[in-house]
Amino acid sequence: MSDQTIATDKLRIAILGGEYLPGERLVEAQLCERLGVSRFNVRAAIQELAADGLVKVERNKGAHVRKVSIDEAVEITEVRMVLEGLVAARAAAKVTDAQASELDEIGLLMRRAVSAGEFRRYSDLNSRLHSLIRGIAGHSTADGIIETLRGQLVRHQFMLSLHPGRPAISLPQHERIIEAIRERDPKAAEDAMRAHIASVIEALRDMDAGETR
Amino acid sequence: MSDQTIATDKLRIAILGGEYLPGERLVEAQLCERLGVSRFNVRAAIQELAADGLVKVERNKGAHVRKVSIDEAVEITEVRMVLEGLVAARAAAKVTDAQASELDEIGLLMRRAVSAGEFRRYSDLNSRLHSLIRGIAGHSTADGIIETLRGQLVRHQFMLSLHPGRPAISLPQHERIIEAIRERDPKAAEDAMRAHIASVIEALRDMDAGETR
DNA sequence: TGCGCACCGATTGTTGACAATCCTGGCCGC
DNA sequence: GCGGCCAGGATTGTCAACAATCGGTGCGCA
Repeated sequence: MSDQTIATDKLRIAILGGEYLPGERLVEAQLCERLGVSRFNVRAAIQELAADGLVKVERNKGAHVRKVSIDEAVEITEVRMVLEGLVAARAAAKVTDAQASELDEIGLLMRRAVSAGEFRRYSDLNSRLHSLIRGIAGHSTADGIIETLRGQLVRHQFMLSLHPGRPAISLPQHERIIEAIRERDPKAAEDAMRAHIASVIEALRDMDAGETR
Repeated sequence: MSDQTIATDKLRIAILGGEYLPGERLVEAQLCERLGVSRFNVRAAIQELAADGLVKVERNKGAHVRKVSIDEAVEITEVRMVLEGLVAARAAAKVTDAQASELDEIGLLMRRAVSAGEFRRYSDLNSRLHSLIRGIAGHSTADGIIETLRGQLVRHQFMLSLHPGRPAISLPQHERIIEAIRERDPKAAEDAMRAHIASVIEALRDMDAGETR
């Protein structure tokens, strides 16, 4: 594995992990030490993450961790809404029996996690569910874009997942998605997924209103 | 304007213009001459276009013009379908009176172009219409992705636009989109846009069946 | 005191040379 | 004759030094 890959992965993880805050400047020389690679590789890593929308580079001014406003977060989530809707519809059209029971399994675990009040676990299951649906759909174009967008939202998503009361709202939505896919009803699956993510958007907006008050 | 920007733009135009065919290898040294810039800038340009999905780089093997299969073209267009649907809905929610008449104007010109058999002109108007709708919506996230995807499809889109009989099919679809936006009906606008692009997907598939026969 | 300007350290941009890797074509042994 | 193997050239990957640019700081002048 090349230094470049190492540097890119390390830097991506550091940013996603919150070790660099949004807006924070990324000085190449510092990153060389931090990542243990040459400046050449640091620059390559920055370029790659810029393509992913995680950092923003300004000519002659270096790179910053990209700061996504609430408005942008909403836009990004809107895009995710329609894309995951597409993916859900396609998953409903292609799902196998084995995959269907896998979905059910996750649904069951989610119910348990909510009633046990295990937020963190529920959040993990949430990721697993969405990821499994994307796997079933096998839509690599949509998949790639969704993954990129998810990266840009980690911070907001994270705050949202800790919001008390969210699981109670999203659990039935998830159940409806699972049901629609299991019944191989693409339209219902798309609608359910969009309704779910629309409610995420609402929560994002509310959260913002709460913070800026 | 920096050499890097110049190189990227020139190379992008050359690829989109078909001067480099899909699958063709891009040798850095050759591009230096062709573009009149240093290898450093050539590499930067290649990186940027790789992020746009126009070229694909393989480590130690250089860059090729990305070849998009019919299946990928369909996937990409599916994504465009839901994204442009989102954008159309938002445009319907935000359109001003002035913009509404601009839409109407394009609709009129389209009808004229079709009845006069001016395919090329119709194709241009098509771009203008979609572009205007995106402008009205002002959804920069969706906009950027759509633009990127369009780039990956130029070849297929181009072949499609020359397909005889396409304008007759797509004109009423465009009219319905315009009408829905003018009536400020987001859902109708989204549906109309999706129906339109769904028909493009069908045409793509047919075209493929025709070619590979 | 307040404003503008020139300098300087810090940081990024660029270059040319060199190292690593891959692909081709010809040679050797079987 | 054929398969594998080993140069050698072509191409890409990497580096360290150098150039250009930015931002701040302190000086001079009104």
